[in-house]
Amino acid sequence: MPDFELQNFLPYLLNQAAESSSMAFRTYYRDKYGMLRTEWQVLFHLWRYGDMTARDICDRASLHKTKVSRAVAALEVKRMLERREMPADRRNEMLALTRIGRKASEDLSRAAEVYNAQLLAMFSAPERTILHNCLLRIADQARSIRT
Amino acid sequence: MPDFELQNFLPYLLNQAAESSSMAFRTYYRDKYGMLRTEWQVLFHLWRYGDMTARDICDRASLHKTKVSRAVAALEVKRMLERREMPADRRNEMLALTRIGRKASEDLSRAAEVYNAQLLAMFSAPERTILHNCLLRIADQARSIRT
DNA sequence: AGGTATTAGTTCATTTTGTAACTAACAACG
DNA sequence: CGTTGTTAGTTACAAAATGAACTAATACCT
Repeated sequence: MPDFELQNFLPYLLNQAAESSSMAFRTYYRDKYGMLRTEWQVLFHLWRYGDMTARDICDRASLHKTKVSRAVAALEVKRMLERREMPADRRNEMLALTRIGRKASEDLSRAAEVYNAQLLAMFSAPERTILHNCLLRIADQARSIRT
Repeated sequence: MPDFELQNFLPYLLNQAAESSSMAFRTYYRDKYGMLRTEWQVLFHLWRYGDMTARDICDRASLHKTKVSRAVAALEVKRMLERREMPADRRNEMLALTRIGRKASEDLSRAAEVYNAQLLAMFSAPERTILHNCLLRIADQARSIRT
């Protein structure tokens, strides 16, 4: 009846692109470190932005606290981070990378950067700019649209 | 150490955008019809492109056969589609929407179109073109990049 | 102080997904 | 025919994601 194609439905297209582009890198951190996506994200945050609490990570990465909680637990088992009690407020714990965690972070971040460069090589400079821009806008504005 | 930001990592950004943009519409088909994403995709395919087998849907939507199998079973329970045996080759069954399925498809597709228009309203015409283009390229080329 | 509300974080039950093994029907080739 | 291979689709089991209810510590308010 209408001319509405799935290919034109932005959420669908974004999901396809997201899945497709995540795959190769996911294989990397999964096979090499047995990590899940949230774990890699938490690790990266600590490495890139320094020690912080789980709460901080929730905010910065817009991840739900249960996700972060589980990722932290998993990374602790892998001896990649440790928790430090904060006497000032014993509810929150400062998270800090161990040497092992730092090494893994460095390796993964380097790999991510290389992989990212390969992806971006598909586009011209102006395309890259616009793409980046549009995605940022979608990421933080789409939430406010109602059906 | 480096200036590599998570915001610049394309897979991350794509995931954020995909999740953010999928949310509102997902709520719609979940709350109103108790559907999962794959179910809505299957439904849409049948509605938009006519009766076909599960196999056809797998190919067209690049979905794994188990996902489609489960979605078809769920849609059958909801009385939105029915299976028709093909005497020519009794391995495959033609899937066809019921009246209920057609009504739901129409409603969902209309909602999807409206929602899509709202999303796209964030961008200028040239931005839309480039965004669409880039996403399509990522969706079908990223797979071939190795880490 | 004492009751109520918040906040950080965890746990548990359920849903969803992914993977591999399975059945059933057909094809192809000697 | 009959054995081997292939295709459509399902099922069974493990891995992962989700959400609500929970604990513990602190803040707030009168």
